[in-house]
Amino acid sequence: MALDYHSLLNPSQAAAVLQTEGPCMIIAGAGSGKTRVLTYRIAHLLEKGVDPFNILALTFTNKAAKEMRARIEKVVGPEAKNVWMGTFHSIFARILRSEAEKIGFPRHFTIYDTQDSKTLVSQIVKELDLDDKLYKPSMVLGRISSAKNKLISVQQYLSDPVIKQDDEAALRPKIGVIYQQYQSRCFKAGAMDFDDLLFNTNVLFKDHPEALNKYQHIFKYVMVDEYQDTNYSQYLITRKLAAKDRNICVVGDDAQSIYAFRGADITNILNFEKDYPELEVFKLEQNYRSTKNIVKAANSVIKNNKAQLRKDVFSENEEGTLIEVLKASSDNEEGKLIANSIFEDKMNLHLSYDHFAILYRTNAQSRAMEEALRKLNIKYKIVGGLSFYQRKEIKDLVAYLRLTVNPNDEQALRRVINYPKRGIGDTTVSKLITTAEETNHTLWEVVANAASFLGARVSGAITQFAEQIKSYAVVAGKEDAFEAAKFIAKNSGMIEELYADKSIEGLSRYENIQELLNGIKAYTEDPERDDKSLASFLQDIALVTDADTKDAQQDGEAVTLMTIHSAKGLEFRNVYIVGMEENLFPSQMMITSRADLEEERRLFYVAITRAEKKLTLSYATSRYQWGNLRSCEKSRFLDEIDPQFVDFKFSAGPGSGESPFGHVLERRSNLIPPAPRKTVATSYKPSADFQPSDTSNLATGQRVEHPKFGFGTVSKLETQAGSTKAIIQFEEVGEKTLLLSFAKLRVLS
DNA sequence: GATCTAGACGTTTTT
DNA sequence: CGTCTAGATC
Repeated sequence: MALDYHSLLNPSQAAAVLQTEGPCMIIAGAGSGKTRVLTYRIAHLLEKGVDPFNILALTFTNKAAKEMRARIEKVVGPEAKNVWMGTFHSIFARILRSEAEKIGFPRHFTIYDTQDSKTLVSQIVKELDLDDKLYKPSMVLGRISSAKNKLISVQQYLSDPVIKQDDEAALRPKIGVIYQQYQSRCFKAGAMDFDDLLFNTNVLFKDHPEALNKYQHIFKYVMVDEYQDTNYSQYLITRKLAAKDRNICVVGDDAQSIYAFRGADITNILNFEKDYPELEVFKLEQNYRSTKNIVKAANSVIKNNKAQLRKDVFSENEEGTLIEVLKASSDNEEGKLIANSIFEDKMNLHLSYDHFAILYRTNAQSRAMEEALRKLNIKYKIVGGLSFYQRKEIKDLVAYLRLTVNPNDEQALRRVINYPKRGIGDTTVSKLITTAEETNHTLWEVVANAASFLGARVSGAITQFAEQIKSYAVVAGKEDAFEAAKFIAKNSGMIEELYADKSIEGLSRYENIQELLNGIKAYTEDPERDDKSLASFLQDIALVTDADTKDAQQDGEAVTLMTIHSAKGLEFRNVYIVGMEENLFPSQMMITSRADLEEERRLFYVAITRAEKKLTLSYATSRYQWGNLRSCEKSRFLDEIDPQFVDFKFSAGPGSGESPFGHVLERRSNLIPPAPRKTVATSYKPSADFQPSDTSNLATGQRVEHPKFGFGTVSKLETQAGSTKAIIQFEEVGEKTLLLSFAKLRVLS
């Protein structure tokens, strides 16, 4: 059965799908069906007889990969399972796993998460006797990370005069030394951080041409989603992989590039055109997701960015309602307004809570929203934030598991060497570390042979600990992940320790351990999984984020709460963007440079274009920050939306909520164009506080006020071709027929 | 070596 | 406001 792409897709989509050979770039506007195109493109390749094992599709999140795989499976069947699909990190972690020995790593290398990396940095800072006020882990790590993303090795870092100068100017001349120490410690521990996964893939491909050749041969067709968010390291990997067959297809939207802070580089798109002059470019400009209003409003915002590719996104959908703007007096009131609005819309329009999403700039903003939603008994789910795997008890057990698989894992070892308590205190651990450094052994080697390094008094406990871990490795070698984890949880004493704690938090910790074990059980019971080992499980969870796991446990309909970053690629019927305030959105740290502000604006663009039918923006005039109240100003972004698409509404202000004078707030003169001069003479003068109302529910008989015609009564409403006309009898100028979508009317009754 | 408490510090965003 | 760390005390 051949698929008829021309009936399934619009002409530009179909063209992009059918162009399978050679390099191609798809510039896809928001909501233009790019996932659809990628899906059918892969389906088409399979249909043409390409082996699924020869297709590599790189996505930005595990979730996107999972979704795409499911969609392809629907079209082409189970063959889809064999397509290489995943994030850069997960795909290349898998490849590094099988090639690890070539670059000197153990096959079961550990993947350090951000927390591990930070801890390691602060340990190094301490050991080097540097000022920890000056060398803050997050700052140092950021510097190291951006170096790695640009493929700057330790040696290059140390010898580059410009970098040296930069660091010295910033009064942090030792960053290079920390970087060096950090890498050597990771290497000794058999560990890689997120950036290393990509960096080392590049090393592998550079130093082992036969390995590169092998993967060039496997990946005959390479596809990259969200190309605007790739960094140099990722760019180079894809370039190398595609060098042989040149069948590379990238999909992206420069207007949605929001990860520059992580090293993403828009110039990758420009580089792409240079690398492949024979390139075919397709533009997808029709938005199928949102109403005309929303698309036009989004365009009016992004227009303010200087750096962008020419693109004209349009919608053929209905006009839709105006964007609502709500003003609240505090973050808590903002929550109330949003919760009420959701409740009303759900009831009036018979919607499901699944249709709603609340988006914010920072995770900390979720709290006020949660409280308000709870008060109205509205179910919600939070994506992101503190992940399950970041909880202390989970990290503890995972550390045992990691240590079992890779005993050199220094961070895991330090985490559990004295948990539960076994009398190995800080001083002993410090002694172990210095011994390891001095004798040039790994920490584990010293621990495993404690008797030959330390006195009998402390070495007893340490040796016992080492024996314990060794026995776990034996179990893990024989049993599957679940049996091994269960054994370790019990034998380590963790279960006992947590069970003994009868406090509420203690109980929840105990339950979390149970949940983790259940998760491992589900993992091993998956019939499609062939590697059920502990090592394989650990590899999986290292790169799984909360956004991916939360999705699985969908129990009942709920409002979604998340950061705008995690909302990328998703869509909802009704979207609320909260916290539209200066210094929050745009963020305080992004308003100093033009490039940063433009990224922030793209982020706003992404947020707006998540909405299908209705978009609501809100801001508060005061907000709690670190426990005390701060006053806030509304965001400059609100003024950037073309006012013809916006409807400003106001809350009653700090009082209780229904003072009729609450509307007496500043008039936004820049938003309401001055009435044209040429008009009918009236004695009517619009009041200074005139604000147009939402007229979507206007009924006949209602009294209204018009800024030009004065007061009047609605005598008739006519709806045709999607637009509503109102015939209004004005007191001074008589009957007028007005189009509701343009008329600025205030409903009085 | 273990436990408690005061104080510092932090909020961008994520693989 | 909440979390994490350092230092004091037992």
